[in-house]
Amino acid sequence: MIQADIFRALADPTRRAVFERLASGEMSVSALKARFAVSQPAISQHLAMLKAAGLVAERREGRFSYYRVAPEGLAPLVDWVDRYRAFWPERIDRLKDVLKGLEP
Amino acid sequence: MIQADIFRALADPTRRAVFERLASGEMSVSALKARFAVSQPAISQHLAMLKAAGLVAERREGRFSYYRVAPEGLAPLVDWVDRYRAFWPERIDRLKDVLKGLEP
DNA sequence: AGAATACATAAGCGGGTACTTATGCGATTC
DNA sequence: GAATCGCATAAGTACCCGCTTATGTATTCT
Repeated sequence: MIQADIFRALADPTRRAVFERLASGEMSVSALKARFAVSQPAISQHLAMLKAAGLVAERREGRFSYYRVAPEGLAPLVDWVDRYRAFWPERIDRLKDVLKGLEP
Repeated sequence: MIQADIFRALADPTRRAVFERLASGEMSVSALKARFAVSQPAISQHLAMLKAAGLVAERREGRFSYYRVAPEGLAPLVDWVDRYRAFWPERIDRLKDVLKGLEP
């Protein structure tokens, strides 16, 4: 919910990968677990942290828990990034082009 | 230099604050130290990590070391954020308006 | 009702992290 | 040249983090 929580939640590679995986669509915990080389509790813990940061939302259905990305949760991060993009737009965008292999 | 390093470098509140402080202009280590309630080695360690992540650059002048933001270092983060902004532009931007107290 | 499933929580462990004080090293000042 | 300054690095410490196994709690199946 706070900016600091968002940065910390996305700092861990596995947790960030979980978030990115959910970006492709809603998924149950067990379905997520099948995609990663960690235990089910580890997945649940990552999801709890992402949820606390406002980055994902949960939907219960019987004994299943379906998680999905909460796009609004990224707004504080988008906002933070935009502050610096506004400062140095040309330099950042130019490097982005380079990273994408584009020639000016 | 790698995306993971950037997220981790910005995850710590103090280190992120150091980066944000440098965004207002180049500054020596001692000048930075005066702004934070931590020791000089702590500042140097944060700067070393930000530098390793490509987020700041250093300029030596005599016994002074001046640090400044390296805007291109933010490109991978900007790129990551843009991927999700492209997914859900309206939802993110709408919340950003709400956060800024704007009415549609 | 009992077994099995889906998930969360508890407890514990090893490694990492952010800080401190102590020390080293080059540059400046006296 | 000796002392001082600006900064980096070393070493140590307390805490945090991500992971594991073990256990608990609903829900579903037979």
